Amino acid sequence: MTSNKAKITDVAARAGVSIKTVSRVMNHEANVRPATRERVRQAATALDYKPNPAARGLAGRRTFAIGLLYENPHEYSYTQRTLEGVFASCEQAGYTLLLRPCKDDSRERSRAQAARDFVDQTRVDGVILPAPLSDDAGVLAALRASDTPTARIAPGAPDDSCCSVRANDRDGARALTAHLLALGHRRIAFVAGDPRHDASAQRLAGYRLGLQEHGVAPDDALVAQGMFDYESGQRAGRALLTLPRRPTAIFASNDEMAAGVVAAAHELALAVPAAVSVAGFDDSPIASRTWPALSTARQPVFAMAAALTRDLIAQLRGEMEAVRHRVFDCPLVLRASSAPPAPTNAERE
Amino acid sequence: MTSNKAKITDVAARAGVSIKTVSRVMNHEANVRPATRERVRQAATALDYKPNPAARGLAGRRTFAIGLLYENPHEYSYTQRTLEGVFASCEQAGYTLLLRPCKDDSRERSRAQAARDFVDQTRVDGVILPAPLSDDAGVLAALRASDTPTARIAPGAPDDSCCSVRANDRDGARALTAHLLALGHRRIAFVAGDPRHDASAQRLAGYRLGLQEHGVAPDDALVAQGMFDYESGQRAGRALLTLPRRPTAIFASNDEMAAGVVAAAHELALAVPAAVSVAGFDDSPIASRTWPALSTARQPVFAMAAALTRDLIAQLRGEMEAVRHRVFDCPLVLRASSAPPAPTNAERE
DNA sequence: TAAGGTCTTGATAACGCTGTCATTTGCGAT
DNA sequence: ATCGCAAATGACAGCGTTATCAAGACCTTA
Repeated sequence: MTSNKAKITDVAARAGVSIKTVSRVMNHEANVRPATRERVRQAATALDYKPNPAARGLAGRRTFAIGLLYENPHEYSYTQRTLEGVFASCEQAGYTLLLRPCKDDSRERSRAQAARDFVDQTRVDGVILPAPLSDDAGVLAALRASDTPTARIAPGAPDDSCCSVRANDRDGARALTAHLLALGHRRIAFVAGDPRHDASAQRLAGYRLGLQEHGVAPDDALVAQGMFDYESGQRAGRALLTLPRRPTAIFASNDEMAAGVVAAAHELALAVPAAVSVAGFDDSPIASRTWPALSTARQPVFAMAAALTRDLIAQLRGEMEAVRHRVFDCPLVLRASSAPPAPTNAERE
Repeated sequence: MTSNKAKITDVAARAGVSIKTVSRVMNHEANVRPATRERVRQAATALDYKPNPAARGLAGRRTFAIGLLYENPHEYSYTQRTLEGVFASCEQAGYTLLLRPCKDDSRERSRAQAARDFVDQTRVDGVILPAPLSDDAGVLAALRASDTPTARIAPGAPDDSCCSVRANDRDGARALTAHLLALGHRRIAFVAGDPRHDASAQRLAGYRLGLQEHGVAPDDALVAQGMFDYESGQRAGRALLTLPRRPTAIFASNDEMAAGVVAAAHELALAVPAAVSVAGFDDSPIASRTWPALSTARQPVFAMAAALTRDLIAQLRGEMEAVRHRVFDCPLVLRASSAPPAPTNAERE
């Protein structure tokens, strides 16, 4: 479905004016009669006309682009690391990187619309979608409609329309659960993440699998719902730590929430890890900035993003025969937040 | 100094071939005799030829650009917030945003070279430089050499060549110091930031001014050097908290370092704020994720970035008569990490 | 009513590159 | 030498817009 993009001549024909007049209207130049301006506007809208930025840049000697240079900052978030990985591969292949926030905003613009606008405006050769956009049907449809090759990070259902990359969330979560079990924990709570991310389900599955493999019966009272953010982790932590039979360990399915759990423990004057062990997932910057620092599973974000971008570019170049789905392991990173449980009174006697 | 960009015809003439052959070489196409290829390469290098991306895009129907769509993440770093502010203004004005990491890397490429490559490759209309790039003489010179309008965030010495924006770091630091003094602290330590950032000097000056205004003699033993990152804050915290006469409060000049100070206090089993108060600066995400949460001064990063970008675009449009230098205030955000000092033994008796 | 503006509009030439297709060159086989 | 074929190269027409400059339309004013 190659979109038959309207061009300036089409608009001019429809409005019954010369292309120069269309150009004037599109560029908000003065000295166009209001009636003419309006006629052109309507024609442009009717044809869904978007000026071609390359032609504009060539003829007008400007790009309508602003550059933002930045230096490696001290803070290093997930998005940032993704960006660095994508950029590294782009640079190597001589590609430029365009970034675009894509959210439902207050106005009536959906994510799908934002995606459509982006490709129309920039005519990028390809697009990379991190989760949860990688599972947003509207966005995917918009990109498919414009014939834009796409690559997905952590999609729920990889298919043969796009390359993808993901972490082995299930095995990482299973290993982390096994670690807590090996320390001697038996009542291990879990804080689930944003259900829009497929990783949430995978990590929960890994947790359950880990328990099962060690013959520990799962207890749904020990599974709390979070949203991958600090506040939801803190709330879940408060709830779990005030349970009648308190868990001796809490595995939050990302570091951000785990930090919230640690804060909740502090609030309740429960020492970590003496009174309760805490584990996270991702090895994001916050994992080493809480006190105590978090045991977690490292998601190799940079490498994942870089590999996916290489695949996308290979596809753009026609060098890729079939789409590729990569899976990366998440090795454990053990820090101070996990330790053997305190002996119970019964055991002590 | 408008750079007389070489074009494909120049390279073709110098190499004694047709432009098509130059095109083939530049695009790594097959079927070019090695000798010819080499001749073209040398001509291109000699003339510092960089293909015009707009022309390429127009003729070849591709942009050599990759888009990265992302959704508002939970983590929200300084760079991220800057980006959002810049993007908001770009979007409103119909500009596209190009992002580029700019660091000295292992290879022989300086930041200045990276900046030069960026404008050559993308031909952006303007560039925004956050600190410390905004004070990098090499980068500034490279941008000036290519006649690229530039706008600077938090520059040390704003001049009439660029618009700029900065926070009132001095007054923010002074107010935060006054807050600690008002709580009753007298031995207030300070952790300075990366000397490459002008903000570091400003915040230190504000701290000194605050002390002075309250008649407290400054003590250089209470000023530690940090680099704006967590580890340096932690080191400074350890050093300051093991001083013979321990400070009752530590003002770290950004939140990242303040979080390190909190960790150091935890290590030394000193309760915050009971045994020692801690304050940061910026109101970055980590400020509300430490335990206890940090008292700090809020730097309105989004608004600053958005305003600066508006100014830059106005300048690009020729709507700005003179460059503009904006200054934003940093209101205090008081949280749990600061409290009155514990009474000394002397006072208690 | 005509002269002299000013405001609108259009014809056409760039802009710098790639795609198409024809032509030339090189080289092994005859 | 000559032929034939593949490899190498070039001529030239776009690509979709903006810039230039001239021409036409429309007012004012005397």
